Amino acid sequence: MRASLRARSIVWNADAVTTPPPGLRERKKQATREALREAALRLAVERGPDQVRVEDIAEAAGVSPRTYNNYFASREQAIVSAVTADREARIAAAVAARPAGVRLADAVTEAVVEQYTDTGEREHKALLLITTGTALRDAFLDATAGIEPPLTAVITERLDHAGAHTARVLAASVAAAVRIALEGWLRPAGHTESAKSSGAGGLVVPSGSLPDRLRSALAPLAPAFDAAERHTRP
Amino acid sequence: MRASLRARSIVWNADAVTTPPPGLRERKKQATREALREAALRLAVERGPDQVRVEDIAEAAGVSPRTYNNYFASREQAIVSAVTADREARIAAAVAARPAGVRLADAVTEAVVEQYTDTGEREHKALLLITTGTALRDAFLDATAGIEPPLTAVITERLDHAGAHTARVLAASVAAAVRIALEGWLRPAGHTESAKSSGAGGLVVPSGSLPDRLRSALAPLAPAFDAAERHTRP
DNA sequence: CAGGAAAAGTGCGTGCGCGCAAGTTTGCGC
DNA sequence: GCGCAAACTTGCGCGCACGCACTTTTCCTG
Repeated sequence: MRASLRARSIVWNADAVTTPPPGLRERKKQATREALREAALRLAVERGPDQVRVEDIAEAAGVSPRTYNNYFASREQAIVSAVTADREARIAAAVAARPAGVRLADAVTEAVVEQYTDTGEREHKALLLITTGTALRDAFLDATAGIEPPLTAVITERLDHAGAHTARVLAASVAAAVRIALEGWLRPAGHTESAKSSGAGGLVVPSGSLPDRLRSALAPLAPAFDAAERHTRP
Repeated sequence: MRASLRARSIVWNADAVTTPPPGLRERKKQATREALREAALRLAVERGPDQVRVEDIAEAAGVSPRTYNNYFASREQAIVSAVTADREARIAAAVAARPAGVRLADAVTEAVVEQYTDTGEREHKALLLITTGTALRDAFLDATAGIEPPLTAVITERLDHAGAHTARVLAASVAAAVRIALEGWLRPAGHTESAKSSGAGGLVVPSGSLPDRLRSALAPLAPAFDAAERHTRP
């Protein structure tokens, strides 16, 4: 089983004017976090992912091993966070960027697809690394849960702060759908295990592209979004 | 060796669909699992939850510590599973039990509420234990993800095996919604941390009953269910 | 600007998750 | 029955997550 652990990262208010006081303290903290991220990813790429101990990461980042896991609960989380770090905020920002006239469902879908399709040079290399191992893959999938809080924020805003808990549920559903899409995407081969009691026809799409998978995973949720925004704006 | 067990003497065949052959091997496995579950819960109730080591649980169940975590990945998981063990299957069964005519959304909602409301004598006592600690609470919340596979199965069936992946997304969304409901339910006090960027009025319902929370968390998903079954049966 | 409180970093010890390589049991075909 | 292959268990060992107590840094306030 996968143990999901809640790592709380500070999400800055994206639409606010500017960060009032940067705070020297917070600066160093983020610097350390970034140093750990980069060190973890770099070492994982250089040697195998399994040939990296926390001690190595901590040393490369210039902190003690104990400090390391004040930031990350697991080795995998550190490596993965290097590639999923800001996706959360970027998705939320992308949703907020859409004009207020468009369907919420479309805004969210496009924002998600956009952020997962835009593979930066380094990200693509990292994804190759992640795909190789089970541990890293699970960590990567668990990381998708991180989009829930910022998504909740923007959706709540679009819904005029009316159905606050509705926004929460919708955001969580989106996170779940994205997770499913990614799950299916990075296991084209093997794994007949998932048959379970799904019944007869395993008629699943062989292996669509990631954007296609994301869209078709989010599509079933569209009616829920429509109903939600219809409810707030009759 | 030659046990006098005829395959037909099994009384507690709970599975709705297929029960191929019970298999003596699988029997002992489930027996061990159950022994570990019960031992974990009992010890956790007797002493504090933090005063129980895996070694104790394993000893109480009559296996080695190493065997213990061939079954459970964490101490908390073992304890929690004693109370969430069959809920998954029970929810799926409850959905399947509803007449085929009713709205899928209603069937699912009622099934979920029913299974979480029906507090067995022992369950209620266990929940008190779980509420006390953060670790157990998280494990309990994580366990809600377990309802996804069986829910996927029944929903797929109701949808005439058409939108297989739609069923998957809906099931995952339900799991997420249930999780949210439980989350809010077991933290009526404290935790001002969740303020985040939710904006102005924190106008949330003070602390509704669990059934109410479940219903209102599942409500936003109803349109998605309606659309799904409308799509398969025009 | 001084002093003290809050927060971040660090050393240390304990229990745990899990891979590995035996040993033991279960199941099945001859 | 016989024996083989697969599945399950177990001892061993390594690294890691994390609580606790303590030092160092940062921030606030009189």
